[in-house]
Amino acid sequence: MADAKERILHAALKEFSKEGLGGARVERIAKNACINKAMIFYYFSSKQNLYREVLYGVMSKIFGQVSELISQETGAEVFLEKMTEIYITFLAKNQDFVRMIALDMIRNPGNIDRFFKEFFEDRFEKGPGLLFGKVQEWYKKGEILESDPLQFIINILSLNIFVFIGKPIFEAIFNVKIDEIEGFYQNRIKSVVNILKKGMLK
Amino acid sequence: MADAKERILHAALKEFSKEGLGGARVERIAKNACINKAMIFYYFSSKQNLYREVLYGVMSKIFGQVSELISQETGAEVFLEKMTEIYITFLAKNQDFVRMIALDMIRNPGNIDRFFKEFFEDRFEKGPGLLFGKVQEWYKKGEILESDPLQFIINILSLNIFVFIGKPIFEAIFNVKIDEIEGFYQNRIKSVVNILKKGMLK
Amino acid sequence: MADAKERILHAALKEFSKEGLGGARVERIAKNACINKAMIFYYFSSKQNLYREVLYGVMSKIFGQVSELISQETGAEVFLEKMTEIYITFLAKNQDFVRMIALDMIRNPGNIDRFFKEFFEDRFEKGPGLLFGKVQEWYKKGEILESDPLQFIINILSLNIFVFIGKPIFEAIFNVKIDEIEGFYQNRIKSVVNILKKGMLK
Amino acid sequence: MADAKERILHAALKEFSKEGLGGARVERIAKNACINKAMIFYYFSSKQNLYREVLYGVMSKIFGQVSELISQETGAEVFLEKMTEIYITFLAKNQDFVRMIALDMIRNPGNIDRFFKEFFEDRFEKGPGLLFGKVQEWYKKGEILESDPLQFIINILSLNIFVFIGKPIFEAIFNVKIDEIEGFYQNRIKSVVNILKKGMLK
DNA sequence: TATGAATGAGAGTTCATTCAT
DNA sequence: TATGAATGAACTCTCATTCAT
Repeated sequence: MADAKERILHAALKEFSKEGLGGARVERIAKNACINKAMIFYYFSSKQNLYREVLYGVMSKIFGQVSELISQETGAEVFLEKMTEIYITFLAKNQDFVRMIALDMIRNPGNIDRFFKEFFEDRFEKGPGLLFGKVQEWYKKGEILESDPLQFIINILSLNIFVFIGKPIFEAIFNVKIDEIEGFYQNRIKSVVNILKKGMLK
Repeated sequence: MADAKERILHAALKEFSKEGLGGARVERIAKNACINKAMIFYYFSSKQNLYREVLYGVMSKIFGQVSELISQETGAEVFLEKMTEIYITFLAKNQDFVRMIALDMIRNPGNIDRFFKEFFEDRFEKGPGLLFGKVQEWYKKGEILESDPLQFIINILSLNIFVFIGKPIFEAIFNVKIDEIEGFYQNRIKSVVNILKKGMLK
Repeated sequence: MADAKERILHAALKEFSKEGLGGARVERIAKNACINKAMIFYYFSSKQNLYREVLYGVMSKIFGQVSELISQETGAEVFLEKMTEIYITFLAKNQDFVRMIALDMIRNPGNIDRFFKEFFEDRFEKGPGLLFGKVQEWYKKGEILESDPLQFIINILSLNIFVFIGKPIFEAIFNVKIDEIEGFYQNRIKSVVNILKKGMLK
Repeated sequence: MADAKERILHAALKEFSKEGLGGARVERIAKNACINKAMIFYYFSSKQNLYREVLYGVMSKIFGQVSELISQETGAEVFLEKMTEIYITFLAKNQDFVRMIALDMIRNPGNIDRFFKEFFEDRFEKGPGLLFGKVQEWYKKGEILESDPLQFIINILSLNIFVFIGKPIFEAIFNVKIDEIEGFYQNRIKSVVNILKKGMLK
């Protein structure tokens, strides 16, 4: 069994990613972490702060992924392929991450921005800035059709992420359990790569 | 000024779509509706129930839109165009709806299914079922590339909906305020229609 | 259908005699009286006051009975017989009265005294005082064994009244429904008269 | 000073036996128990439940008394003597018990029955059943006059219990404070034993 | 580190009462 | 008289947080 702090963080992620900050209960987190409630305050001093630590951990892991990818020198096609493959695979295994961030975006839209500023600090051009530049370059080179980098990125992220949030809708419409469909996420990757390439590359 | 019940529903949507059921405060709803807190219980008997009524109202409006569209006899191309146009326009004006449902899907994934069963009752084949059939038909006729109706629908909905949820991410990356960008949603519609047609039609 | 005020009093007795002043709900009284809640305040100005009116009505009816009996010139034996007959018959038909007063005695032991003072005013010697005197007289004449008028009265009232309060105990012990036992209260009268005469007369 | 849980139970008995469930105030109980209001919920989870625990405690103590007495092999005479002595002495010291049960019988007549079923479980014949049998036996043996065990028991309990409920009436009639009368309950025992023996034994 | 008990600030809910019509 | 809507105070209950050990 992992050490106490680790167990708390794990239980907290489960709780926050389902209930949000307001709906989460310290008591429940403690119980699921098999620990006395007071220990949570001993380690993290407040619920707020525990939330922050969980959130930042999740964001670091999620945005760290892209960060790395962006820094590689690749063409648009390879980027789309890799991006989709990496993301969907990663998020499928960490669906709590998506929910945690989705909830936080709704409750506190400014958090992401704040996180970006802290996370990339003065090396903004190594993250978002770099991406922005690349997309423009690809367009100039004639690799991609979409002239607007903003729409370009929205398209990619939408196709990569929304499936994890909208699952209940799809499951209701098609009367299936998505995570029980054999090879679903492999198919998802194919479908997304396909539409992205056909739809956005020249 | 609208009557009290209406004002409550309006304020409640604002509150729930930002805070979720657990985080919402009855007091705040009352204040924003300019009524006495007790009136909320007079009309809706509990916070839970108020939530339910708001949620079902929102779902009816959102899913009612498609419901109508699906029942029209159109080819795949027109469907993609209309669907995108209608949805993005509608959701841009009712962004609280998206947030409300997104929050609810995370907290209570079973709700959507329950709603569908109540909403479409025994006329399931006029809603989801009909859609499912149409997609298959389009594929058989060779109108579309994507053979899997599930992926087909996920692609459409992702591109239509996620922009409203992921806004903070895009705003952080590009350092813009999306709702202040002149003609943004018109561009979004164009971009989505474009990628959908190029990426999924034959 | 009786007029509104009457209906309210009737419904209030039912409510108060089951729930007491604190537990009674104005709303419920109104509903059972088939009347708008506000009318109760129109007629009785407050819940407290309605309670008072009901209580005093009940007490007048109950204590009025004895009052009359006492003023008759009878020996001890006839007194015991009449008293028991009158009381048990009357209370069996008005069991709410007993409950109402029992609840009130527990909640507010001083009420009875206050009522007595108002009810008998300066003619105390026509009520309690008279009774007291008679018992002493009977004892002097050698009609009764019990020398203490207090115990004498407690015995009588206990045997006449408690059956209506303790019903649930008896029903649980004997697994019966007392009010459904054919001729129960007639038997009760016989049993009480018997024990009183054998036990307290010379 | 007793521990918190004990103090709560004690204060709760005081409160409930005066106000009933509906009229009782958690705040008052807390204050009288010298603890924080929240502790009541910490230990008992709800006012309802606290009430239940108090009630069942009281019932156990009250009915436990008889339970023991009944199981002893005695004739009718000794039974009447012991019963009266034990009960009046016990109840005089625990007048809250009587009030608590009296209030509950009025509010919720079914509780006693439920309690009996739980308390005596499958050993019903060791409690009520046993008593019933004994009374019948005494009658057959010619020890008692009253042929109906139901009336027999009602007579005993009425004379033993009602004095504690009807106190305000007696105090009003005789203008005394019963608990301040020197030796009152000893006299009461004598009076009751006397009337029971003369009135019901052969 | 770890725990059970304790606290205080509110949260949702109820309810007697009043108001406008 | 009669009604539905409105109000404010009070009530039960919850929860993050702290304390004593």
